[in-house]
Amino acid sequence: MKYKTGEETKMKIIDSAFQLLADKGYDAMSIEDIMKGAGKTKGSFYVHFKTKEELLYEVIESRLDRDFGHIVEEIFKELSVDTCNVQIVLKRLMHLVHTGTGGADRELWTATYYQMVVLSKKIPFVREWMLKQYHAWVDFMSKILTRGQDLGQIRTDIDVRVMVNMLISLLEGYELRSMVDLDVEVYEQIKLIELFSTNQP
Amino acid sequence: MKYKTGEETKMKIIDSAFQLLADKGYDAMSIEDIMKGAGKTKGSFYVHFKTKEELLYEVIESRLDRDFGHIVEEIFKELSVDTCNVQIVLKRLMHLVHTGTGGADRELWTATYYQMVVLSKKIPFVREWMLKQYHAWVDFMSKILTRGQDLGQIRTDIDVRVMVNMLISLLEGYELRSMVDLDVEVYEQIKLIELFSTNQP
Amino acid sequence: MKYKTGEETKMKIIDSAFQLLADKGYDAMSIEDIMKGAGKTKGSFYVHFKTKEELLYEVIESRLDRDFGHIVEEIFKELSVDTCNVQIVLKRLMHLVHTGTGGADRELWTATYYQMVVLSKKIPFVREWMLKQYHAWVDFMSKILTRGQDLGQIRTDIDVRVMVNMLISLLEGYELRSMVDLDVEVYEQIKLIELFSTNQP
Amino acid sequence: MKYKTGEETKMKIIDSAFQLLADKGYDAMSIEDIMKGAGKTKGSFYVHFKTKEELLYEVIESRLDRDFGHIVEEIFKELSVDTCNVQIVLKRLMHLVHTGTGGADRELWTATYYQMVVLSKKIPFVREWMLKQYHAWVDFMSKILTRGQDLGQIRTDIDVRVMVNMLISLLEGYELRSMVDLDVEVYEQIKLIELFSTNQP
DNA sequence: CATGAATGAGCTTTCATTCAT
DNA sequence: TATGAATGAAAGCTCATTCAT
Repeated sequence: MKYKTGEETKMKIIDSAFQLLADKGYDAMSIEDIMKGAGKTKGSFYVHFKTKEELLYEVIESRLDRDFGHIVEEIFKELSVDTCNVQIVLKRLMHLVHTGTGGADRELWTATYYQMVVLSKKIPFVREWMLKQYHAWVDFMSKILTRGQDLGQIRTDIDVRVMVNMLISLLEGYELRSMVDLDVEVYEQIKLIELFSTNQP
Repeated sequence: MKYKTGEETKMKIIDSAFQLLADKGYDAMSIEDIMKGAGKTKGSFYVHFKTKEELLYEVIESRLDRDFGHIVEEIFKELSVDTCNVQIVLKRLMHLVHTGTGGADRELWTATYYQMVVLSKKIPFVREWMLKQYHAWVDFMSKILTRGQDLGQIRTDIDVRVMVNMLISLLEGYELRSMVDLDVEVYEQIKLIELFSTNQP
Repeated sequence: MKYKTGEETKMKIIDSAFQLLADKGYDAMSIEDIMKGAGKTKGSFYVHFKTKEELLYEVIESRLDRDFGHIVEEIFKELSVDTCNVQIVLKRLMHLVHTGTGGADRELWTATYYQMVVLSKKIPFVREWMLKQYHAWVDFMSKILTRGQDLGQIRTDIDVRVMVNMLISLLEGYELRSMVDLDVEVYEQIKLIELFSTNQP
Repeated sequence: MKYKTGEETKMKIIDSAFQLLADKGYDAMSIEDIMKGAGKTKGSFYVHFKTKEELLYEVIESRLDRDFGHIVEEIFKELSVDTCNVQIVLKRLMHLVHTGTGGADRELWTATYYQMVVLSKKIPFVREWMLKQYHAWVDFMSKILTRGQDLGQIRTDIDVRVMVNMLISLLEGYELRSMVDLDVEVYEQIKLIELFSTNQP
């Protein structure tokens, strides 16, 4: 079939762009590359997107946002149980981040993420999205830690905001490093969770 | 003056490139941009460098390597004193990283650093430099923490390697975040140092 | 009309390149020149060819190879007639070479040919094409002379291979010289054919 | 010694240029290449020559002209002997052309020669030199053949001018071919000399 | 005489984007 | 919707030439 529904092709383009964004970066991926990956030709790109930047915007919206949403949802479900162990929930969260939700493309996700950090200097809406994202993470993890304190499982002598920032930075720091150094052991971070817990081993 | 010594112009080019690398990234900075920043014309770039990549190499060598060397030197001096307080030394280290040595261009340094992470996927020698750099940091900090354990100031119930990795990742995570979110409070990380110390407040 | 079929434009580019190759040589003809000759802008060159070398390849394929094919075909037709006079066939062959088939662009053909000799030192496939071409000529002319011997019209006391090489070299030598000296009388070569014949005048 | 006499350096430059001209052609050889071959740096080229074309001019004058002069001189000496055998003199001439005088750089000579044919379309004085050279060859060989006719050793039923042109073209044709096809047997040409002789074997 | 820094024009090539079909 | 020819700007790089030292 030569003529597909717009949505179907659009999705293929976004998939292809996501892949290439991670692999080569925004500047280095050409429209032609993207469309080759989508099984269509260069010209028809502009049927679906006005510009290359608009595509980036939609990649962010439909791929990156979605993944975060899934994680939040899943974790909150676990957290709502009365007998939950916050330490275990946090470990599970880390696991989710490191493996991705669908599981398929975690490596892509990480690479893309750092491409975005770099892009945030050049493209304003990327920066805005990143900020929004950070704040969402801070909110999200604050809720988890506060719930932990309420349950008496998390220390109260350190400010929640500080603990949250530390956890997020540690998470990102390990991710960043794993991009370069494949031998790094990301699960070491669990130690920090333990240090924040009241019942230390 | 139209004619300067090679070394002088070369330095100007490296300065200009360092600035632009941080601002726009490797792909987005053009030779013409760089030379405009250096006050010379495009053609004369190739009097000093064979290719754009060679320039990148020299930027890394002369700018990034040097800064790390300075920090190491300074910290080791403090550490060799018999009555040194490792917790304070570590805090001072963090301060140095966050402000830079010359102090002038810390912000550039951080931005450049993340450009390099992204570049490491594309340019092999960048990846190699990053790895070398990571290992140098791990070695360096391991020595500090081990000295701290010897002096009875650092916990011995957590593996030194794990503590080191956590500290480095935290450092990088905060740096990364500060690129996007200027409000982030990098000195919060000190808390982790305290958690690693024996005499907790 | 701004938009033509690919094949049409491609042919125009090849024509223009063929002309310029003869006039200025491979290095001296720029893509911009070529496209100006084809009535298009520089950028669209790469819609039709991947590189400048690929264009050269196609010029050779579509222009030079074809002309030789035409000559061979025509001569063999004449040769198959039982009452053919090989001496006359050879003279006709020389005429064809010197005037070209289409007749239009013999001068271009010769000039291009010598450009190719020079290029053969730099571009491997050109050298390979030249060698192939030489061998094809030797084969072709060997057949003619052998037929002449069979018909008792060509001397048998000189090796066919030697006669062939002499004829080809003479042909090329005259062509070469006519590039510089327009007064040279190429038809003098007929004398050699007579010297190879049994019925000398 | 950093400072040499002008002539010495000039000669080195001409030598280097001659080599490169044969190897890569006029356009493809850069001033920097030439001067590297001469053991000096780019800038000092212009102490000795006003432009690249002037260098070409001097290469022609001092290298190509000279070699021809040597051959003429040597052959005339042999020819002046009363008992000379013109057929043998001609064979010796061919040998000289194919091996060069100094013997060292015949291959360079041939390659350069064809570079010149190509250049003659672009640079007027090259064309003029080539024409002058052709005429000198025609004159030179006419004298040889006429002497042969006087001695009763060369046929008189073919016009001297025609025989001369054929010999020269054959010579050039074989040279040209030997540039591409190293297996070609240049001494086959001797056959033509025999065909021009009265005492055929 | 020699050096090498500097220049500017020109090269091949890439690419986001437009548009007739 | 899809195609691919066309565009023009910009990229990295080369090179003949100039000139202060």
